[in-house]
Amino acid sequence: MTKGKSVIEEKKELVQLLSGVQLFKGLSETALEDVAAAAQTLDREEGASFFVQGDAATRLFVIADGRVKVSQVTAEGHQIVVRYAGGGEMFGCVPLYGGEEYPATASAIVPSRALYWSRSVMDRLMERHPRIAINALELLGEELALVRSRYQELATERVERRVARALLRLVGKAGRKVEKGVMIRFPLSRQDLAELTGTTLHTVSRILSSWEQRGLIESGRRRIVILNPHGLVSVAEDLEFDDGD
Amino acid sequence: MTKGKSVIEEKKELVQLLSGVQLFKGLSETALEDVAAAAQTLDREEGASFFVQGDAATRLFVIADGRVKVSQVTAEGHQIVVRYAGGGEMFGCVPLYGGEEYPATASAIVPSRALYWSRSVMDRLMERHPRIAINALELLGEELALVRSRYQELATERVERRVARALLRLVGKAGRKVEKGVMIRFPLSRQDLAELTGTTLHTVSRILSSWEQRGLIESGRRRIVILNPHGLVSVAEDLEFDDGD
DNA sequence: CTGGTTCTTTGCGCTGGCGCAAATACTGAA
DNA sequence: TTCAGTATTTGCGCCAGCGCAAAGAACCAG
Repeated sequence: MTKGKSVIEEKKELVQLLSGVQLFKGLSETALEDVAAAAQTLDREEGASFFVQGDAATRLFVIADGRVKVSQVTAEGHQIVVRYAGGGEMFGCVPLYGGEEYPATASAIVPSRALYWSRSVMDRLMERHPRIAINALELLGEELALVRSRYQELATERVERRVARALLRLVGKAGRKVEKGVMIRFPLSRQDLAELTGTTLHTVSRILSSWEQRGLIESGRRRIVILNPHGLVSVAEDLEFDDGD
Repeated sequence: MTKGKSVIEEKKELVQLLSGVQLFKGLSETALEDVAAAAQTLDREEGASFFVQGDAATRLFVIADGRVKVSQVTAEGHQIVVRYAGGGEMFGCVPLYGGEEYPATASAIVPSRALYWSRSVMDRLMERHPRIAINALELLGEELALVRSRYQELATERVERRVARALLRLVGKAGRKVEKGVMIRFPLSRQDLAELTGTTLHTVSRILSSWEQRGLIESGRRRIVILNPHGLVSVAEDLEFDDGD
């Protein structure tokens, strides 16, 4: 791939990419080159996984391109989606702290490419560039705050609001403006949304149908377009229904 | 307090205490002394708080004595308990990563004493002893895993199992053996348990009553004794009910 | 175009657990 | 001991959302 480009050009591009990654923010050019030199890449087709729950946690990944779903299955076989991650985000961060195994499965939901560093390499990099460790701490902190707020939602809020919030979050991270509204840029089934919000696909389907009737969204097979974000926010915030504009 | 002891003896004791704290594990004697020298203490009566949700996040705490409840309230006023922490555990760890405000309230549920370090002091300590940063990363990772598993429970399991698990976790962290079984070493109301497991005090009360009838526990006002831990595990694991021994 | 696969929709019945409300039971202070 | 305040228990009605089931609809491969 990137046929015709010199190795040097490729490295430049990689550094460019890494400079936009949270985990490496604030690093000097040379530090980034150091990180880039140690990076390896892995491509996955839609549906294929970068690692599965229970694998030895040996690598830390950063998404170069595409989108990844991180999910867990319980002992009883229930599945839940931990998060969706897109370009520049890291996943499989277990090696950053002591974990032995990945507690979740990471799979590509569109053809994706990820950069990765083995645990030992990452340890060495963090040692050489402590800033990475500090960034990692910060990212983990943010993640913790996010999970806590999702927990709080799950504990105290009705399904409809949870779905609305999840959708709004996804729009924020992966929304693309189209003529009629904003669409989620990756295939997302009712089942996915249910696993993300702790409910069933039936309930999600009913909710989306009702929103569609109210003109809030338009949806098809694994495809959702938000027509009236304002209205969806009303649902998420539990204001009385109001067409907005 | 510790009247009659010399300053040196007090420092010794403090170092002793800190050596058992996860955040400072693996530090040399001199490093611990460094940490101890920078520590300050704060005492709180039952019910009083170390900080409240929304306060500027300026301090990192470690419990020297007593027990602390960390809880959040939602915009709608629902309360949830994030965790209970006991001796040697840290709380208010927001300053470790970039957070501006505490996202939760930490209050003493029994008379408690905490050590604390201001954010700037902690930054300096981490700089001088990088091991602290690594430990912090590890602890945050564990916390993240714990919250995720609680999230998973909430998303996929029935109330009774969640309550059973919460109780077993508390026993592990704060169980004291008494003649009839194991008791939770701090006052815990039905309401508390409900907020910890994402349900209502009514439901918790009904569940505890049924367990009491089955001889699994014995409980009173803010007091719970597990008579048959094995049986409680069966409930948590959803095995068919079985008296065990 | 066809047949198979995967997603989605919808009806229907049921129930776990919430919410309200009222009756007790504890506990600590005076 | 009594009283006030706080915790707990329990009955009752209700409904959000689950689970099942079956019928569409969209997509893909050949």
